[in-house]
Amino acid sequence: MSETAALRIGDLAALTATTTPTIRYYESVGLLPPATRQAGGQRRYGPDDVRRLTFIRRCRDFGFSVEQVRELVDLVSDPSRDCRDVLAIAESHLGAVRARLAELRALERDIAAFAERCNTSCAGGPGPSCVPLAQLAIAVGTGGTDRRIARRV
Amino acid sequence: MSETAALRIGDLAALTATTTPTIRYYESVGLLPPATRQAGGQRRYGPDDVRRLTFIRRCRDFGFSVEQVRELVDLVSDPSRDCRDVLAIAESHLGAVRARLAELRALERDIAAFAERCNTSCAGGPGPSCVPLAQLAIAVGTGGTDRRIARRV
DNA sequence: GATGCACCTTCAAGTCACTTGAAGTTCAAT
DNA sequence: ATTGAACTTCAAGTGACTTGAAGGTGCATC
Repeated sequence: MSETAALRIGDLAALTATTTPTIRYYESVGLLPPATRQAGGQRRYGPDDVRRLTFIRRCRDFGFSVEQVRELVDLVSDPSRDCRDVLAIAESHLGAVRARLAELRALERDIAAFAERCNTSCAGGPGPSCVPLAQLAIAVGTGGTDRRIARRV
Repeated sequence: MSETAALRIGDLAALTATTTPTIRYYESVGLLPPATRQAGGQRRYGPDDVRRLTFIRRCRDFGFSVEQVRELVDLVSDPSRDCRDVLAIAESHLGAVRARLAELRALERDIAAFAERCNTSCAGGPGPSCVPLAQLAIAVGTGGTDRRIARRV
């Protein structure tokens, strides 16, 4: 698409701080268009590709899922669509980030308290006599109203 | 193991805010011991199982990986092991949580700024004319020193 | 005692966003 | 011409489950 299509996949990866498997993966799931190929079949890239992948990576850095990024990419290249859609996606995302932030802060508080108790009440005893650890298993009762699993901390 | 082994898997799931597939999954990966079975082959559980699963879930809530939880479970049931190991795991984990927290705060800041720009500079235009969106693709240059992908916000 | 139905069983495959590995091909430089 | 890095494809692995198919069990009611 561009006049200079001189970059190898490794160059593109270096320029955009991705890896070559990731680039191929993005192409395979349609986030990147099929690359132009050289005679021997190797992918070659130009400035347009750098821009597009940079955009994608930045969106991923923003925490958008690949699916959301696909939507954003479609949005930004379709003249008939409204920019307010972008704002809507961003704002819904901001809400998710803030919710996650609150969870993570609670997690930090809890685990710091745990470590503190662990430090003061049972430094050095055998495992089963660890009081804070044993306490983790108490106080079931409620039936678990506030599910909050912190995945991939 | 316990005198009363009257709970069905669904009851255990409700008591510990898990799901039945998750319980079977935990059993399959060795986090839970093989359940005692009734005549027809259905799993039956007692208070010990409630305690153990509660412990496991709480650890997961704390953000420990299943592998770490396995270590913790081993730790808490092995009299010969030292409680300080628990503390070490917890503290290394606390570090990870705090690092993640910093990332997430940066993400919140960035995305809020993005939404704000989006709001002020291009409310309502077509997608490709969205200036903030276009700006995401600029300023590559550096080669990406600070990789930070926010997975699963 | 039959019926209904919620709940259970196993196993396989799907999810997400890649990463890792194997086995072979191509490019650029010497 | 030869080396060796970088490329190619495809398949499988990761974590922590979730979802689906196809069928069996437990218990209360009629």
